[in-house]
Amino acid sequence: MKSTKHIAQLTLDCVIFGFHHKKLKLILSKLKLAEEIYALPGGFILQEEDIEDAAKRILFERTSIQDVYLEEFGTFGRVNRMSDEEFQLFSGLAKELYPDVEPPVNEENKKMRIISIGYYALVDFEKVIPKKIDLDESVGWYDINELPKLIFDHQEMVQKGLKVLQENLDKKLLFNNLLPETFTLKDIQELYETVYGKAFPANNFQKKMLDLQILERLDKKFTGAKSKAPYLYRLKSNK
Amino acid sequence: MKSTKHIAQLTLDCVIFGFHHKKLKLILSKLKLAEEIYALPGGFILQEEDIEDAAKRILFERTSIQDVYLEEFGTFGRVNRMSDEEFQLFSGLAKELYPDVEPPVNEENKKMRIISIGYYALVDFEKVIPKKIDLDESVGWYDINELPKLIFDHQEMVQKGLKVLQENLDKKLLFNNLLPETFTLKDIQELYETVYGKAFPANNFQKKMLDLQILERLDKKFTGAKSKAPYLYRLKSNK
DNA sequence: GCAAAAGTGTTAGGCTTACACCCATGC
DNA sequence: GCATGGGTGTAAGCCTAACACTTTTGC
Repeated sequence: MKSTKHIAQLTLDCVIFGFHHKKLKLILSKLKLAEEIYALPGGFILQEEDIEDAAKRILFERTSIQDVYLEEFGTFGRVNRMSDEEFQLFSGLAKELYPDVEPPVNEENKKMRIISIGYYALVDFEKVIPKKIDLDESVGWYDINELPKLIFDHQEMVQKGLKVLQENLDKKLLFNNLLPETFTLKDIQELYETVYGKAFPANNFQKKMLDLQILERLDKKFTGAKSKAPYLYRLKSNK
Repeated sequence: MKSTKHIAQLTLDCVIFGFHHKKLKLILSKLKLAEEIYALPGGFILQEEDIEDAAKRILFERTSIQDVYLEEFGTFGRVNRMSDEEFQLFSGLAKELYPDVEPPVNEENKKMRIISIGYYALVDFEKVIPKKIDLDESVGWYDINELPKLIFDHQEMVQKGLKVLQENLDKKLLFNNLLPETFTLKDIQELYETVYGKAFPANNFQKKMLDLQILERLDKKFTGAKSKAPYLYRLKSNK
């Protein structure tokens, strides 16, 4: 077989999470297609790059940022994850972008078989301005609870990604990845309440966070609100 | 691209766990190669089969059993997961078994790039007699703490599989998958002690298990030991 | 001073851990 | 009866949950 630039039947899609105004957001690309259909930022993997590097590259293409929390959450490889219609729509676009890639087409149903590896990324919403690539008509942030129509099984991927985020946010203490450099305890609390979909009593939540000994107290944050100013915190560096 | 029977650059490897005599075991295949080298049961994925079905098939090939607990634990796709030497050794064997598969070979280092999806399976050690396929010189159970030399990054896959098992055994209550139909509380305890590598006080462990309300008490197990006979249990069916 | 929100302190309850004890079994 | 391991009961301690209260801020 001749050596191709990309791996023919393997793609990688990123669920890029951001947190803004008490809402969980993710980056979607509106594809350059006749129909209005959206997709997770993704792409084929290069023959010469590690999977993890492919995730970093794909993330960088759409966000221009690096050094981000990234984690794999599963592979998605159902034979019928791509409908006939979607194949028709998508294959033209894929050929344009990846002329070297010619995934085998099933003789019976004329469908491509592509397996996708799912990664999720946690980014600081404020720092990221979604960026278009050739594939995209537009790219932007979307509320996870108000997603437009997604291609293939990307809806499933979002659900699985969210599930894994829920499992890991507290266990691995990932909150700082979704917040700015400095934040209040209330910010963390609201992030938790959004991700877990329930309220946390403020006093106990604060105690729990402070008892972890991973936060460094900084100056107070004066917002002009007619109430006590909360302290700002950042993650202790010696970790 | 012509349609091939298997996906060219994607394999699936299974870490098949069994529990026997207080030891955690897994099935390895001794490959038909000049060098003595072992591998996880695995293989290429068919174009026409779902990933999950591929895992079931590969598991069935080596164990002749079905309806087994199976779960994905990650993808393994470093560019250099296959050494030059391993490529030389393995490619002949692969060509024989999978004549349709011709993974692209890198022009510089002449290496194949293959990504593997890792699944782990939990089986009843007593019910499984490992079975050879063409690829194997032999297949058998090996103590996870005394593994022979494994090919590629299979050692890493075993470690990751074990890590995920440790995370899930208690959380998802998977113990029954590694034990016979009926078992004593002591059996569960010993399984936990093996997987987690530490002792659990018997009385508290029993209480915890019984409080879960998922076990059905059966008759006592008379072994001839000169001590009180323990009760046998099985998982409640209404679950 | 007052309302709003931040932050602290104290107590209650539940779950896990530790210790003590009783029970069945075979010799 | 006695040693052995199974099984049960009870108390201590820790972590979380719930409630009360104080502090700071802008008007």
